[in-house]
Amino acid sequence: MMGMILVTEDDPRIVKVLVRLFTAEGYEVKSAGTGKEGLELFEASTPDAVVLDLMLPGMSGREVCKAMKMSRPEVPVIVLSAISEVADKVLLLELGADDYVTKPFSPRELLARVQAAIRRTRRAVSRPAAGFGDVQIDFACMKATRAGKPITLTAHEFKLLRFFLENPERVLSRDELLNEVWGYNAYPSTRTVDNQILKLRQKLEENPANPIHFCTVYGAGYRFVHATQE
Amino acid sequence: MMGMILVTEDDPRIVKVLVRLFTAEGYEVKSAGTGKEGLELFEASTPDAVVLDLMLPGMSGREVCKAMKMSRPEVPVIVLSAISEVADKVLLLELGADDYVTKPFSPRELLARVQAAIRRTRRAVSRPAAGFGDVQIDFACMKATRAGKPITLTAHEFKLLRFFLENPERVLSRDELLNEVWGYNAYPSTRTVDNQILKLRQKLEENPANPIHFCTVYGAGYRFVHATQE
DNA sequence: ATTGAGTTGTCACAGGATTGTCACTTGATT
DNA sequence: AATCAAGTGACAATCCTGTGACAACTCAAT
Repeated sequence: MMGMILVTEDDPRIVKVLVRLFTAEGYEVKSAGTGKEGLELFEASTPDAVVLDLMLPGMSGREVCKAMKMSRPEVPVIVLSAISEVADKVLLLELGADDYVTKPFSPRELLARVQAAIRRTRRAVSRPAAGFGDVQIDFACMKATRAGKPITLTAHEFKLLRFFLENPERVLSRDELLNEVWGYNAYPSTRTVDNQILKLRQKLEENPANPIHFCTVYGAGYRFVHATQE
Repeated sequence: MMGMILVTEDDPRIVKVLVRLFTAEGYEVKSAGTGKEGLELFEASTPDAVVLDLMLPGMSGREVCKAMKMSRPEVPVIVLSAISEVADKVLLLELGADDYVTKPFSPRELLARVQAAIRRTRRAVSRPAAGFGDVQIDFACMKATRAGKPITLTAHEFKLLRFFLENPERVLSRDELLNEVWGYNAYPSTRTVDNQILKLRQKLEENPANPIHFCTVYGAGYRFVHATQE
C-alpha cells in the first residue's frame, strides 16, 4: 500500500478524475465534498497528503488549510486553485500550504507534486530540524526554538531564514534576497531587507548587536554562517 | 566579463529591448531570429544562459529547447511565452526549461530570473577557488586567505582583484581599470587606482614594497602575474 | 653620471556612502 | 476596534573611498 490521499473538492467530475489518477498509482483515496467534511476526515484518519480546493461551499478552503496545518502540520497540503487565487504566493505560505497547482491542471503534474510533497515530508520526518548555535528550526511545522524556548517567526522570516540556511557562507546581495525571498514581482526598497535582517537578529542571535550568524558584508549584502570557527 | 546570453526570438522589437536590457547590465548578447539559427549559435558558442521564445517560425521553440538540453543541459534556458502556452507547467519541465516568464513580461523580472538561473548553475557546477602564491580567494563567499590566515577585503577590492585575475599578464591602464572596475559612470582621479593597488599589495603581497603579483608598468599601468617564474 | 620632468608609492583626512535602529503608516486579519 | 506584519523614512553610527600632499622613483636627455 502506497499511502492514502485525502481529496477535498466539490466538483464531482474533478473528484472522479483524481480518484482514478491516484488509485491507478496505488494510492488509497478518500474524498470530501465540503470543507467541514474534509476536516472531519482529516482528523479521523491519517492521510499521507491532502489535495485541497480553495473554492469550497460552506467553509473557505483557506480556513480548512489553516485548521489542518494547526492540527498536524507535517501532513503536506497541495492546494488546487484558479490562477488568480494564487497571484500572491506568500499567501499560500501563510496558509501553510506545501505546494499548489493551478486549474486547469494537468493530472500528471498534480500527481508529481503530491508525490514530491510526500517524499519531502518523509525526508523531513527522518531528519526533523535544521539548526545553528542554540537555535533549532523545523520548517515542516514552522516552529523554532532558541535555547529550548519557542520563538515565533512570521512567514516572511521563515522564508528568509530558509534561504539563508540553503546558502550558507555565500554573500547574498539585497537584490538577490529580494528576488528569491520576496519574489520577482515585488519591488520593495532595499531597506526592507535590512529590517527583516534586524528582526531575525533580534529573535535568533544571542547578542543582536554583535551578530554571529547573520553577518553584514559592507557594500555587498549579508552572509549566514553556522558557527564561529577560528 | 559578466557573461553571454543567447536570445532566440523572432520579434525584432523584443530583441531590441532584450539586447538593450542585458548589455546595460554588462552582458554580451547574441540573437537569433529562428530556432534553427538559435541552435546553431548555441552549438557554436558557450552562452551562460538562453532566453528562448516558444513561438518561433520554422522550428518549434519546444524542439529547440529539447535539443539544447540534450546537448548541454547545464546551460540554463529561460522560456518566454504567452500565458496560454504555459498553462501546463509540466510541459516546461519535460522540455527541460529552467524557468519561464510570460508575455507581456517585465524586463526587470526577466533580468532577475536570468541572473538567478546563472547563479544557480554556477553554484551547482563548481566554484573553484581562485588563487595565486599563498593566497586563496572565494569570490562567492567574498573570503580570502593568505598563508592560511583570513584577510578582509572590501567589496571594491574584490572587484578590482577579480578583474586582475581575469586578465593576467596583460598590462591594464588606469583608464581601463576605472572603466571596468569603477564603472562607466564614475570618474574619480587616476590616483584612486594607485591607492587601491596599494591596498591590495598591503593585504595580499608577501612584501608590499616589492610586489610580485601586482606589478607596475611605468607609464602604462599595472600588470597581474600569478607567480614568479625564473 | 647628472639632472630634471614626469610618474608612482605612501599616508592622513574629510566627505560620502552604507548600514543599524527606531517610529510611523498602511493594509490585512481577527 | 484592535492586533499584527510589512514597508518606508529618518537619524545616527559606522565604514569606506577619493583627494591632495609629499617623498621616492623612473627614464631620458644632457
